[in-house]
Amino acid sequence: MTPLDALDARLLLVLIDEPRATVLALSQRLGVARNTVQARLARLEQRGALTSLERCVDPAALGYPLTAHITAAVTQRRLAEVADALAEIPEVIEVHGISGNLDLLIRVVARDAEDLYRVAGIILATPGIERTSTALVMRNLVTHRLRPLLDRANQPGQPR
Amino acid sequence: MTPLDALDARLLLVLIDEPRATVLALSQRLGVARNTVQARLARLEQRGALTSLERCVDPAALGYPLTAHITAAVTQRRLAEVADALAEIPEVIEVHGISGNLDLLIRVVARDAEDLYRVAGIILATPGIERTSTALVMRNLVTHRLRPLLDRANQPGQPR
DNA sequence: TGGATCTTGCGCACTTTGCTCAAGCCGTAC
DNA sequence: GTACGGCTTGAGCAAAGTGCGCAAGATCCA
Repeated sequence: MTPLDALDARLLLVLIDEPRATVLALSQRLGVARNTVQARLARLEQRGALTSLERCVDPAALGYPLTAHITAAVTQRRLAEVADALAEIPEVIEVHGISGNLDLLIRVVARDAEDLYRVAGIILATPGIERTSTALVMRNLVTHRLRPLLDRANQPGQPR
Repeated sequence: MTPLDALDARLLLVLIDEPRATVLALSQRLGVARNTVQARLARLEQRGALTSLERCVDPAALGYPLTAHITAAVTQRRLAEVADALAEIPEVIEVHGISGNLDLLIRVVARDAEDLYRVAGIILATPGIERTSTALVMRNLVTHRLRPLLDRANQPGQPR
């Protein structure tokens, strides 16, 4: 799979700025033909550069203003089982298997402190989960962003 | 701010399923008038339920297939300064201030192991950062999802 | 009973889309 | 040199969708 080129990166940047922009508007903004933008968009989509819109939904708007990261150790051989169990919990929005011995990083959201406590309890009670450690997100210092990387993909110089 | 109602949730669900769907198609899918969908969409956007498209871009497609979570302790009173410094690093895509004494959770992406090592080095060298601990994401057990919560927002019963 | 809010169906001008086609550009391989 | 594939471009056209306004119900609440 060919990596993104500069035009792809520019396209994404403009798209991020104006998500509602029409293909026509994008092409004018980028200074390329409409057909080109259409082809690029199709290619981006087909190669999966744009994942589900699900990521854009703000949990806070759904009534879940609290986010927490729970790290957990799981007993050997039960990883798949645990992963399935976690997937059943709606408040669990992301689970990563991380380096370290069978460790999980679980991201959860909650309605309030009490709700979080409840969810954490469910997770800890899950068979196969050993210990957990909960870290509540107090503040967003840098909100999820990829713009700097996209900007860099535009620049001709410094490949690193 | 009024929370999302069932129709909003259904709208989001359909939208997630077919991001490219036109307003007309959405209205038919939901069984409501086109004007209603248009109004709802405008309201959702205006209330910020849909955040930047930036979150949908897959770092892997940009050439950064590796993700890692770095937890760091910062020295007192230098939190703002550290946050600014981290924001300058393109590979840093998210920073959370978490509970625990001045702890940060930093999410970074990298081109490869060596690149990650470099980035981790930069972060550790940042003035104000005390200790760091890097956890490489080996596997995605549950990819970011909000569907279960949206589904629940549809259901009449069980408020919890 | 009255008002605020939301939904609905309708209409219309205008824009955008989806698709096709031929032509041009460019780097690579032969 | 020359042929090839891949990408871009401009043009065109029918069909579809958008943006917007408006008046007529629905609810809901006080």
